[in-house]
Amino acid sequence: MKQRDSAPTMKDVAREAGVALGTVSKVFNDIPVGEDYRKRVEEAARRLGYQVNSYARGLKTNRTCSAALILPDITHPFFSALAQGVCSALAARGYRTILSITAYDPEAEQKCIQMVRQNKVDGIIGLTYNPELDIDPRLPYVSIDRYFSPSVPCVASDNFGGGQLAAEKLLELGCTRPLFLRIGSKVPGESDKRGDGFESVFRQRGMACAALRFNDEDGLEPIRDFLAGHMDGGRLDFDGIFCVNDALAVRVRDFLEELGLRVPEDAQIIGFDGLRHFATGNLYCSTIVQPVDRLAETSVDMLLREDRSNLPSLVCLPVTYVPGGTTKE
Amino acid sequence: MKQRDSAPTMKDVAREAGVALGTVSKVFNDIPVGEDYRKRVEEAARRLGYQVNSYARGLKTNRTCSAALILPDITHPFFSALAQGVCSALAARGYRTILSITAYDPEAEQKCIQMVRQNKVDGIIGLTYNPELDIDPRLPYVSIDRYFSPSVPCVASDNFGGGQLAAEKLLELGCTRPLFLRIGSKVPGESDKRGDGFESVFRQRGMACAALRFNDEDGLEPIRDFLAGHMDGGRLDFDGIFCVNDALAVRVRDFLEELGLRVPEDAQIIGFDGLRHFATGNLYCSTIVQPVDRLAETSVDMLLREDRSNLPSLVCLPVTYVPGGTTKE
DNA sequence: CTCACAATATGAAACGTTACATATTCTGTA
DNA sequence: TACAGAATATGTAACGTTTCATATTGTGAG
Repeated sequence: MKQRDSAPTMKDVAREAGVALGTVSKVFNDIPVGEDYRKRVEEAARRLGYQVNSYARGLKTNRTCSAALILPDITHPFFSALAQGVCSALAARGYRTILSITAYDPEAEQKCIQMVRQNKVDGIIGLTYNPELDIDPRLPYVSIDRYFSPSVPCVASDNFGGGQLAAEKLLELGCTRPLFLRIGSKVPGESDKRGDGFESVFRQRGMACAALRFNDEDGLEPIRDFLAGHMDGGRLDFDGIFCVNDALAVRVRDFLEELGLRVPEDAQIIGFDGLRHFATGNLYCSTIVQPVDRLAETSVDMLLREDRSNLPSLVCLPVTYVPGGTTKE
Repeated sequence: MKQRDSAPTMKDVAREAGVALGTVSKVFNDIPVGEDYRKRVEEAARRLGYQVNSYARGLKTNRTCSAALILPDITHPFFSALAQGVCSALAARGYRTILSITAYDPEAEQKCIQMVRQNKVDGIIGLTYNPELDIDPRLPYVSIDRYFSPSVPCVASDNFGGGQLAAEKLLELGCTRPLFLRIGSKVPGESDKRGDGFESVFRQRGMACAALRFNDEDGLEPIRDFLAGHMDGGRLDFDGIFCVNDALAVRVRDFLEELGLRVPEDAQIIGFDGLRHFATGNLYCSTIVQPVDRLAETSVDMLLREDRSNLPSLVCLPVTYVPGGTTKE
C-alpha cells in the first residue's frame, strides 16, 4: 500500500467515495446533494482525514475568511482587551485574525497594510497613528478610534461626551477649579475631543477651565513641574483634574501625593479608559470607561457587513463614569 | 481602455514588460535574471501596482509564511507580552501571525488546532491546557510552558530553578517559616515545579516547609481563610511566602494587610512572573521574573529552525529575582 | 411503454502561482 | 566562419479548489 506523504485532496476523497470531484466540492460547500452521495462523501472524508485546503479555495474564490488586525502595541491593557474582543468576534463569524503590531511607527503601519493586502485578507481593522495612511478603497477597512475621511468607516468611543461626563461629575462633586491634562503624540486623534468636551461644559457655564497638552516625547517631568508650580501655600490651584487616560491619572495621583496632597480629599482625579488591575479586577482610578467589547464587536460588524455601500462614516459608542477611589464617588 | 476590476496578475506584468511568465516569477523569487529583464519587470510591476498573490503561491509551494499562535487569554499581561514577542519575532522573519484565543477551554484548543491546520500554516506555537491535545506530527509545533512528550518541543522558564531561587532569597532575608501557595487548575503544568523547587531547598537543609495547592474554581476565599486561621496572637505562622504567580502574591499581600500585618516587615512575599504596572512600569511585588521576550524568541527560533530533526524536547530559560517591595530586598 | 422534463451528478476549465524541460541567445575557440 | 557549451528565457504542467456547461438519472403523464 502506498504511503501518503501529503495531505489527502478532494480527488482522493472522490475516488474513495466513488463519486465525482464536483460532488465532493458540493458537500463541503453545503450545496444540495443526494442524501446517499453526501453520506458516502462524508464517510470517505472522515476515513482519509480530509481537510479542505483553504489556500486552493482562497485562490479560486478570492475570499479567505481572514481579517487583519493592526494595533500599535498589544502589551497595553486597553489594546489587548480590544484584540481579545476583535479576535473573538471574528472567530465567532468563522474568520481568523492576522495580528500585526506596529509599535506606533507610521512606516510600519503602512508596511503592515501592504503586507496584509498581499495576503489577500478579506478586510482590515486598524488602530493606527499615521495620518496619511494609504488605504486601498477596494479592501474593506474599519478604523478604530481614528477618523480618516467619510469613505473610511470609523468606530470610536464618544470621546467628547466622555469629557462632558467627566466635567459634569466633577461639578457635581463640588469642584470649582478644573484642569484638563493630556499627554500624547502630536498627531491629532479622537482623544483630543476628550478635552474639548470637558472644557465645553465649563465654558457653557461661564467658568474658567485650565487645560494643558503635553507631548509624550518630553516624558512626565513637565507635568510634575507644572503641578508643583501650582502649589500655593499647601494648596493646589486645581481641585478637579481630568486626565486624558488612566495611565496619566495614576501618575498624577502619585505626583499629588508626593506634593503632600490627599486624593480625593484635596483634589479629585478622573481618568479615561476604564482599565482594571490584572489581579484584583479593581479600577486604578475613577474613570470614564470605554466599552471595549462593544468597540470590538462593532468594528467586526461593520467590516463584515454584507452591504457595505452605505456604512456610517463614524460610529460613536457611549461611555460611562465609574468611581474608582480618586473622587468623592 | 478596459477597466481592470481585479488585481493584476503575473500574466499582466509579463505582458506589460514583454517577457515570459516564468521570468516574472523569477524576479519575485530572487532567482538570477538578466539585469535588463529584471528592470523591465520591476518597472512594469510598479506601473500596474502588482502584488504577488500569496494564496496562489501557497497553493503551489505548500509554504505560507504564516504561523498560528494559540493562547488562552490575551488579556492577561503575561500572555499579551508573550503574544507581542512572538508576533514581532515572527514578523522579523517574514512570517505573519494568526492569533487564536481559547479561553482556557480544552475543546476550543483542539478546535483551534484543527482550524489552523486547515489554513495551512507552516507551524503552531501553543500555550494550552488540554492534556491530551492531538498534535499532528507532520506540522511543526512548539509548546510554551507545557511539556507533552519528547516529540513535541517545549520551551519554558526554569520553574524549578525559580522556586529554588525564591527559597534561597527568603532564607537569605532571614525567613525561617516558609510557605508555598498555589492556585490553579487541576491539570498539572510546568508551574507546579515552582513549588517543588521551593520545597526542595528547605528539605535539603532539613527545614520544614508548608505548601498548599488550591484549585481556582474555589476562588481565593480558602486562601484567605487559611491565612486567617494561621494567625497566632497577632503573629502569622509564616514569615516567607512564595506564591505561584504575581496575581496571587498581590492578593496575599492584601489579605495579610487586612489581618493587620505589615509587608515586608512581618512577612515577606515573593511572586512569580515579573509583571509590571502598565502606567508606572513598577513591579507589583518582589518576584521571580520570567524572560518573556526570550521565551517568545526561542519558540519562534525552534519553530522555524531549518533542521527540525533533532530539536531539544525541552528548553528551560533562566529566571531572575527582582525585589519589588514585598521583601526586605 | 415512451417521452419530455426536472433534478442532479459529472468532468473540464480556470484561479495565479512555481518548477521544470525545452528553446534560444551569447561567448569563446578551432 | 562554424560550432560546442554555458547561460538564460520560454512556455507548459501542475497545485487543490470552484463553477459551469454537459451528461445522466429519475419521475410522471400520455
